[in-house]
Amino acid sequence: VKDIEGVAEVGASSHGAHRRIAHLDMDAFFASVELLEHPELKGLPVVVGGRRPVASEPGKGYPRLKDYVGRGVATTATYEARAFGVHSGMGLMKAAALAPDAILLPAHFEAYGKASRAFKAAVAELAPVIEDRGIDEIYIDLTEVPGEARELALKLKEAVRQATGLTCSIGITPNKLLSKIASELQKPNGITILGLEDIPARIWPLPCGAINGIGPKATAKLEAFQIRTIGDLAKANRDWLVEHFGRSHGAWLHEAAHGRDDRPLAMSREPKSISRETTFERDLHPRLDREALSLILLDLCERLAQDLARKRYLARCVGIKLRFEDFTTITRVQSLSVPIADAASLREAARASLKRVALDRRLRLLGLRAGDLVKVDEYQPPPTAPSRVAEPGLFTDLNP
DNA sequence: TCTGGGGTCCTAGGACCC
DNA sequence: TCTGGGGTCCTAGGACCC
Repeated sequence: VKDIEGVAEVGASSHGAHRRIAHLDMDAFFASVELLEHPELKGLPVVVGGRRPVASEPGKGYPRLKDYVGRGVATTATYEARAFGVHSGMGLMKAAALAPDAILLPAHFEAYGKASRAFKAAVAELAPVIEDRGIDEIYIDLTEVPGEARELALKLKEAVRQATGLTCSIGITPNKLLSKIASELQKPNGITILGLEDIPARIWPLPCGAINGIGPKATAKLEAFQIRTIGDLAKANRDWLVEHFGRSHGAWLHEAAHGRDDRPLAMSREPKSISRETTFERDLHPRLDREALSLILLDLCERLAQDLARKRYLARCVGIKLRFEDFTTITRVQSLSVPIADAASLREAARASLKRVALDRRLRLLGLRAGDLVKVDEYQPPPTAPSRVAEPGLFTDLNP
C-alpha cells in the first residue's frame, strides 16, 4: 500500500468513489438567530449588520435600513430581504437604497456562537466525523453511518431544530465539492441528494461561480472565453485551461467541473494566524490624527494579546495592515527572534513595521496580525545562543 | 451608495546558497 | 570580467471563503 504524503486519512472510507459526504448549511444563520429573539419580525425583511446599534426614532419601533449612516455592511439578510437584492457583504447604504424599510438589527456574536456550538454538538451525536467550516456550516462524513441518505438528512435536520430551533439545508453526495453545491440547491430548509450520475443534469447547468473556489475574478475571466456554466467548463480542454489559468488552477478547474474531489475531511486544525482589524468611522490622517491612530493601534494590540492569551499561542511574526482612503491595501510583517504574545511587544513590532511604510495618505483601516504561531505549552526557548557573541564581533571589526 | 472582520491558500520575485 | 542553473526561504499581494 502506497503511503500518501501529507494527507491525514480519516478512516479507510475517506477516499474512493463510495463516500457519502454531507454539507450542512444553516439558513440565513445570524438573521434566524435574531428572529428567535424577535419572533414578531418573522416574515419581514430583516438585515443583520452595522457597526453599532442605530438609534431608531422614539416610538417608531425597530430601526430601519434607511436610518443607517456609516460604513457598515450587511452580515446576513432574511430571504424576505434578499428578495430586494440585499445580500451579505453589501454596504448598508447601498442596501438601504434597495430596501429602505427593511429592519436593521445589530449583530450579537455571542448568541450566534452559542447556537453554532449547539447545532454542531447535536450533529456530532449522530455522526462524529465532522469538518468545521465556520460558524454556520460543516461537512459530515456519513459513509460509516447506517441508514439511507434522505432518512439521515431528515434526522440531522430534526436534531439541529431540536437543539437550536433553526432550520438548515443539507446536500449529500460522494464528495465535499458536490455536497457544497448541492446544499445550496434547495435552500432554505432543503435536502438535495446527488450521485455522480446526476452531474450532467443537475450540476452542469449551474453558473461556474456555484463552485466553491471560483469567485468574481475567475468568473469574469471564464466569461471572457464564453464559459458561463459548469457544463461549458467541463467541455473546455484540460490543456487549454492549464495554458490560461496556470498548471495548478487550470487542472483544478477541470477536475471541479467534472465533480471530482477526493479531499478528506479535516477534523481539526491549528490556526495559522490570529488577527484584529478595524475600519474607522472616518478616514484618519497619519499626522493630523496621530493620537487617534495611536489609541486605535493600542486597542488592537490589547485585543490581539487577549486573543493570543486565551488561545494560548505565541507569535513568531507580527504584521500590520493598512488600507488607504482609495481602498488600496498594504501589509508589512516583522519576523521575531523570540515569540511574543503581550500587548507591549506587539506594539513595538507594529511600530517597527509602520516605519517601513510611506504614510502620506489618509487611512480607513488598521489591522494587526499574529502569525507563525507556536503553542505556549510547546515553546521551548532555545539554549542560550552563541551567535549573540559572533554578530556584534563582525561590527567591531569593521568599526573599531 | 463605495466596499466589515476573521481567516486560508497560492504565486511572484528577490535574497541567498551551492 | 562575466556567467550557469537549481533550490529554498522570505515577503507582499491577491483571490477567495464564511
